[in-house]
Amino acid sequence: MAGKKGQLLNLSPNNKRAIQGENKKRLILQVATEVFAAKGFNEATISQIAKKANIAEGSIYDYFKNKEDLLFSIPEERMDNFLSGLQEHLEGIKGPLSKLRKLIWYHLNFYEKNKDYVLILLQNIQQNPRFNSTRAYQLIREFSKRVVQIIEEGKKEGVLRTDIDSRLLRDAILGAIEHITIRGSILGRLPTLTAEAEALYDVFVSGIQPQIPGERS
Amino acid sequence: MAGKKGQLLNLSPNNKRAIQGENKKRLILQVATEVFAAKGFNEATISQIAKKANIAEGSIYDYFKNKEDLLFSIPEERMDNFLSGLQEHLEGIKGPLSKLRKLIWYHLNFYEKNKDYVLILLQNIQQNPRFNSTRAYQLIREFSKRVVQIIEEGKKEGVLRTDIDSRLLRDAILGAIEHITIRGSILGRLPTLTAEAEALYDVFVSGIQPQIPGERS
Amino acid sequence: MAGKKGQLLNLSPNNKRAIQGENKKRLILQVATEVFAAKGFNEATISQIAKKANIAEGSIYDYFKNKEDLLFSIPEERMDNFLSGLQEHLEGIKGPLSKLRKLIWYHLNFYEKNKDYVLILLQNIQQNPRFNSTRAYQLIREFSKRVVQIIEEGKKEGVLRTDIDSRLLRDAILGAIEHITIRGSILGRLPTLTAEAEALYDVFVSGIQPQIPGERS
Amino acid sequence: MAGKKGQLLNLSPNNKRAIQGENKKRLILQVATEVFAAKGFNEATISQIAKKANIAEGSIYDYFKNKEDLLFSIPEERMDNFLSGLQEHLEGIKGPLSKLRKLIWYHLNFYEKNKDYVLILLQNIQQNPRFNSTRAYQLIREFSKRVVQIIEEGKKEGVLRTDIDSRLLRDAILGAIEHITIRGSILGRLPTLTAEAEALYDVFVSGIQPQIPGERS
DNA sequence: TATGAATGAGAGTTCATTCAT
DNA sequence: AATGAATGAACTCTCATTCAT
Repeated sequence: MAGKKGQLLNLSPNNKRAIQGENKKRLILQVATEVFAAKGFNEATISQIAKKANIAEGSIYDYFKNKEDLLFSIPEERMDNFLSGLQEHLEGIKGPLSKLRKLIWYHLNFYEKNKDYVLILLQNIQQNPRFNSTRAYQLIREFSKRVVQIIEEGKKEGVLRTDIDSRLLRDAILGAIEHITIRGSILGRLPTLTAEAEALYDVFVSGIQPQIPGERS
Repeated sequence: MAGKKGQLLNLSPNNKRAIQGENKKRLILQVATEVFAAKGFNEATISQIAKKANIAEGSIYDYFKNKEDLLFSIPEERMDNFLSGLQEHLEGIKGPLSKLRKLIWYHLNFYEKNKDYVLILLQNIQQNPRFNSTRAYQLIREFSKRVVQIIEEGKKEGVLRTDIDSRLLRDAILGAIEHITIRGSILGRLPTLTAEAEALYDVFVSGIQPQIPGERS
Repeated sequence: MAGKKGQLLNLSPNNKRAIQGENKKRLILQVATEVFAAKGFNEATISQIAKKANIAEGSIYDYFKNKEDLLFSIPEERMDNFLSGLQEHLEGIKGPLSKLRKLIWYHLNFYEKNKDYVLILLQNIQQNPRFNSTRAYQLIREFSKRVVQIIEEGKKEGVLRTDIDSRLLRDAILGAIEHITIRGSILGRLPTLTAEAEALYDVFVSGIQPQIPGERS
Repeated sequence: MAGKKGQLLNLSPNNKRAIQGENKKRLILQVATEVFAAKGFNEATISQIAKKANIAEGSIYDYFKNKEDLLFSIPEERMDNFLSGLQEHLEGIKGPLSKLRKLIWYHLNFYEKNKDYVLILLQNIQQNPRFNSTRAYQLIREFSKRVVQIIEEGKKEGVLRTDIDSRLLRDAILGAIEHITIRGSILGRLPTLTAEAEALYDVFVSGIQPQIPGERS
């Protein structure tokens, strides 16, 4: 979880054969994520990834069908984590607004901790039409639906305006989050991405007009 | 081999060439925009563009240094148009909120009319680090500053909350716009992109909570 | 026709641009034939062919879709020549037996003059299942039918036994020719391939038993 | 991971291994023959063979030096069988013509029963120049000489024409046989390969001209 | 200016072979 | 003897770019 690079822990003398199976696959995915994020999918080469992972080029093809499969495999696990993490965080929270607040915070927080991944997802993966036949894509759609769901709960319970199209609102929220993240990632300034969560939530909930004193809690 | 096409119409020679020069450049840019949008920068080839523009591959290099230069030249004129058009539309409008409303409408409207361009801008250009040394990039930053400016006018005039970070707000608004546009473009459903402008403005201005009756105009 | 290698005759100074279009395609086919014959299709590389033809590897792909297309293009012209040549040689010949004699001679003669091509045809092309969808394959089948035709003419005219299956006979004759050619090519001893034509014809026509004196013409 | 297959049956350990060695080699050869025949030598992969034989890729290299050695090992045993079988069948047969008849029948019969092998022999092995340094190649030459021998016996005994070159005749006969076999194998129609033996023998012995009634036995 | 044939570096990918276990 | 993950050389093919015409 916390560990940065040094995942290679207790290796036997010849470490070439020590990292195996699922671990090696993970290593490749990790390195590929870094390289793709740094150079972009097209500019990155298999040979660079292999070199950085300290393995042979051919080995990558033992775990992934081809370069694109490697790319599309990156979101697989991350999306699982993202969704199950979201589920956990929303558990026990009452009220659609509270859920929304949490969701914004969780989203920004996740992106902050997975900068490389987000960059790849937004810039290399989502725009690829073949991604749509992926399981990861389905998970993203699921998440998207979850947001709409929360919004509609809010409408039903009377804490959200019913005159706003749910999908528009969803797009606005997710778009804002993504834009903030990308700007942060590219420009290198996102020291406190998570810190912006509350502010962003506040913008959406209360609007940008000055509060009329004593009006809302 | 013998018969070319018959592009030579009855223009005085030098006039013709002078016009053709600029025209041809525009033609290339136009076709390149379509091809890049349809296939993505990397998958598109110079040869495809040349064929679609009915010119020789080599001719492209008479007008553009290389493929990337061709890509980066696309926003040049568009951004000029975008900014001057915005200027015009904002002229005579009083009040930062009205300006913001107009800006959101203008932005979505422009994107709606320039789908190909937007796709390229968001997916192929902005993520390229070398784009940052471009004049077009400067224009985008200028626009970005203009948005912040309007926001800060609003704060000064007391029609916008002062407790919201201006850049955060800007990112939220632009992010929402972009997300709505991209979703529309990729998913093919954007029949009334402009129609969403008012709704989006409303979300930001009034927030998503139900209005307390009779409170605001 | 007679010319061996030095087909590059009156070239302008920069010969790189001098061989053009159909000529270059022919050059590549010629060189490819030599290289494929010498090393076999799989062992031969595009780079070897390019080097031997004094062109860039990429140029080969301007004229042929891929390596296999290059291989399958070899029989194209040769088969046309083979068939039209056969047609010419059979013209004016009366009697199926005389035609058969000519055919055997012509076949061996052609193979003798096209050793490289034959080697490739028999060892690399015909065994490739994808060759069957080729025009050249159709030409081969046509030739095959032509042989059967002659045989059946012979039966009708009473100069050939009617109790022999025509296709069996065809296979026997063509098989004999091919085997003689291949043995000659591979073992390097085929100084007088054509010279064997009459003997082979004689074997088939008269059989291998001693002639009873004064029996046939 | 934990559970292997259950190949360990109840054999006394050392017995089992001893038998397995030679058996395994045979298994590999058998499977390799099938795979090479189906896909061709170059298109076939060691991994495919290993998978089909239910062994590890590496195990193949315990029995064969490399892929080519595996290929060249295929004719080894088959040629031994072929030759000793031929010997048996020719035993007791009097007269070169009868021997020739038998030889043609035996050859076609063997090919019919060993289609896969023949395909490989004719299409992948014989054209490989390195095959010539093989023992199997020597066996083939021996067979070839045996045919010439029979032919020359025939000449000596006066039942074969002496004016036909023995090697030419041999090539014609073997070529016919091979062509018939290959056509049959590739085109998928060889229901009665052996049945054609007598007809083929007849073609060679009596020639293709109509018999003059009552002339020969 | 315009052309488009030619270039050639460089990419992804395959697979025979090795060798630690 | 048996394994199969790992290797890495070598291949085919693409395509941005050049330049003689």
